[in-house]
Amino acid sequence: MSSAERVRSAAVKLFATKGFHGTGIRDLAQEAELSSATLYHYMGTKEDLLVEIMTTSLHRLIDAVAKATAGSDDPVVRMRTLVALHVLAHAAQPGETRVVDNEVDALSAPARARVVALRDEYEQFWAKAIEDGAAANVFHTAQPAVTRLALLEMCSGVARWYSPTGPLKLEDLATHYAELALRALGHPVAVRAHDLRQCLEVVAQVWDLPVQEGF
Amino acid sequence: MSSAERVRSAAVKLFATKGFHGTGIRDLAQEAELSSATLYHYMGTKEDLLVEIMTTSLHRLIDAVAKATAGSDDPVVRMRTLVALHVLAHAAQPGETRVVDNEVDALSAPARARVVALRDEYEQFWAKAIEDGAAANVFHTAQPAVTRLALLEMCSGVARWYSPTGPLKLEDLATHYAELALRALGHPVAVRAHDLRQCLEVVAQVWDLPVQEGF
Amino acid sequence: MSSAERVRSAAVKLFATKGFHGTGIRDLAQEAELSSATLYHYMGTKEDLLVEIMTTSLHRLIDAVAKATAGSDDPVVRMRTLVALHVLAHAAQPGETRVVDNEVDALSAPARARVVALRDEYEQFWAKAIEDGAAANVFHTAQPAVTRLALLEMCSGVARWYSPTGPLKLEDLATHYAELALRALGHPVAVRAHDLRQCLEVVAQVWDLPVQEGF
Amino acid sequence: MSSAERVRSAAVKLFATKGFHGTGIRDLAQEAELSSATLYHYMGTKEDLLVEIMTTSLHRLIDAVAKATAGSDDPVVRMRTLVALHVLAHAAQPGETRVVDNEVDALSAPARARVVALRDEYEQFWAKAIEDGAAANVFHTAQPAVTRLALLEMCSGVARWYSPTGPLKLEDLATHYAELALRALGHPVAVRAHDLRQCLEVVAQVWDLPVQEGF
DNA sequence: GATGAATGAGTTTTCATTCAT
DNA sequence: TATGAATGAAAACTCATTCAT
Repeated sequence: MSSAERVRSAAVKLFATKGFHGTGIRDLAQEAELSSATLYHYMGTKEDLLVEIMTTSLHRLIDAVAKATAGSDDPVVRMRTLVALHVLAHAAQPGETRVVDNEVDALSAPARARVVALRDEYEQFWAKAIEDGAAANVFHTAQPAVTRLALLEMCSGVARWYSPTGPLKLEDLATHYAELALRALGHPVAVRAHDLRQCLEVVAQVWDLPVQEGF
Repeated sequence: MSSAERVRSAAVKLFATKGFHGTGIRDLAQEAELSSATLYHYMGTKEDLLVEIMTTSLHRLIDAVAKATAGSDDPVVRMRTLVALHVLAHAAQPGETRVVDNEVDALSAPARARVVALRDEYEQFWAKAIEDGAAANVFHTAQPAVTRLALLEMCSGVARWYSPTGPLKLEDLATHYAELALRALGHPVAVRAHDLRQCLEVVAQVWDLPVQEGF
Repeated sequence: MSSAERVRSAAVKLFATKGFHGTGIRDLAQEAELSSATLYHYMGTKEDLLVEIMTTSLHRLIDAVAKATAGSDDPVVRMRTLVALHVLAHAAQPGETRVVDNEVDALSAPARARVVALRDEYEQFWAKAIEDGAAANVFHTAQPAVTRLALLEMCSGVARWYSPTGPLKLEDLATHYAELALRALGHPVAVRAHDLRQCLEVVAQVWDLPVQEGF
Repeated sequence: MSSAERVRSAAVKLFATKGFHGTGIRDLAQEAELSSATLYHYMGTKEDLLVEIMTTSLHRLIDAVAKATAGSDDPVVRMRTLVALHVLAHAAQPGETRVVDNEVDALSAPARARVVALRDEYEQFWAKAIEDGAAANVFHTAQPAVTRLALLEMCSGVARWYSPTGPLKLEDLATHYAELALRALGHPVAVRAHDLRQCLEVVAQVWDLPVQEGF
């Protein structure tokens, strides 16, 4: 792993576990096994590093859902895909996703605006799927916006506790959450692991992970 | 409001919005309209303040669910109650609850152990209700533990966005989430605001809020 | 013990063991079992308290040696008496004497000048006795001033380690030191406890201690 | 002089004159002509600095007496050497030695234990010499332990007042104290400067001082 | 690329002291 | 006599960052 990569992954790890404000430059240097002065060869300011992590993570999420939902008109299929991708991303990349989800407040106003715009762009995929499903009478929810937020939070939580070394396989995790979401949307159908195969592939591709069950 | 109260509410507000590490003693002093030295009349260390906020908040949650579920054997009713109380608490006290949910990592090891123990005690009410419902065949979930975590995260998210001045009334919010949760548990029944009246009362009592629709 | 006395004895104890700068107002308050605000009823500033302790201690020493050596022309007797008194005072009042010996540097310039003047006044008794003994050819020392300092330091050290509950009785301690001093001055004569009886009485009187072997 | 050396010598000077608690970080920075932040490049905490000063000083004393007394069986010669070395060290390095002698109470418990152990190791040389002399009937003292403490204090006092620019030469100082000590031990023999030549050399070597009369 | 040295501004916390009650 | 409340100044120490090498 190059020094640049070490810096980035140290930042992801520490920002995720200790928070942006809880992580010092010296912590980063120690984790990356570099001097703190050397850090500045690979990053701008500490905030630049945070922004970079957040934007690449969000861009990847957006890429992934764009790819995986392209060409699908069925809101149920799209919803299933969105949930699966979100959960897989949070389970496979808990560091980056926790940073995105928890450290928005640490950003300065202009950087925050850019990040929030990306997050909104991403959430639009969810909003659209829910709306379409409601219009098609396959989803039943009195408060589509509230439901969207509820489901997003539900899925994001995975990054807080999922362990790839635990008994639960990634595909079963994704399957389970997809089912929870569809049930909550009033469309209680069984989801099979097979339905989510494409999602695993997209995640592997976008995040450059080895294609295997547990990444 | 006394100085001691001002310190506490300043801490809740700032820890919730800027995070523990993102909040300086000077920020607290300014928000509480006291000198930073005076702050130390009313608190021990900054961490003591955080611990106090977390433990009282968790004790209240535990009190509330203990009160509201006492004497109810029906897992569906208990689950409905747990969800409603959780959502109401997070909507009515977004500051305290966000601090509890997000700042556990900021605690030193011994304090964290105590807080986590309280949180586990609280989550046991959820675990029990889900187990009982599954045993009684009214809930259907292949992964009860995962489902519990998913639902808890879903409900906690409310503290991030709910606004009491928005169009959504507290009782409708609680109703909606209760329905989402019961659906996700495979028990899709309608929930009426009337069913949750007691929850509103318990919340008002435990958090010492004015008894009215929007607190 | 009155509050005023508690303040003073707390200060003596803490200044002696932790030093003036190492002792905080709150430490004093705790030791005296008073609030820190109440302390200020009984003292001026912290430095005033230190000055008071030092000056009363030095005045007592001066009183004691003036009393005990009055009317004695024999330099050997006077020296024996000075050593015994110094050692007894340091053994019986280790707190006050350690403060006098160690905290002079903590005083502001004007206060230091006053304290040093008192100390010099006291040391004059020693200087005079040594000079007289040298003139009378009973003491033999090439460097009277150096010898005076050496003997003073030797005797002051008692306050650092003597314990009244240990095996060594006060009168034996004084006897031993008197002999060491006379030997060092080239006048090696035996000193008997009986010779120092008056010293014990003077010390008991000046420091208001119960007249008994161990005070 | 390097920055690191400037920090150390500033600390020795200020800890010796104002005490550990009486010396602030800003005082050290000013004396060392560095910013207070830069200080922390060269030291750990303020206490680490104190510990380092004390331990190196004690190690040097131990080295010096080990070297100078090696191969000497005569208790009188050893005692003479111990006194001379102690006095020379305190006269030539009054800063370090005063810190060792006066600031032990400023240490935290674990650091204090280590320092006291070193001091005890050093004092064993004195204890042994006195015991051996008493056994050989060349020293006469009823209380060997008390005598040891008395002589140590007597010699340490030199650091409080000796000035290398004054009229008293180092070798005369050492000679005088050696004589005082031997007299106090009941072995009143003349000591000649020539007897202590080796001591001056050892001190010059161990403390890395220029070999000349006044260092 | 990499780093030791350096620092101004910042951190949390404690200081001695005052004062209204 | 006694104290809780209050504070400006200072304490020790860390911060993110720069720069000469």
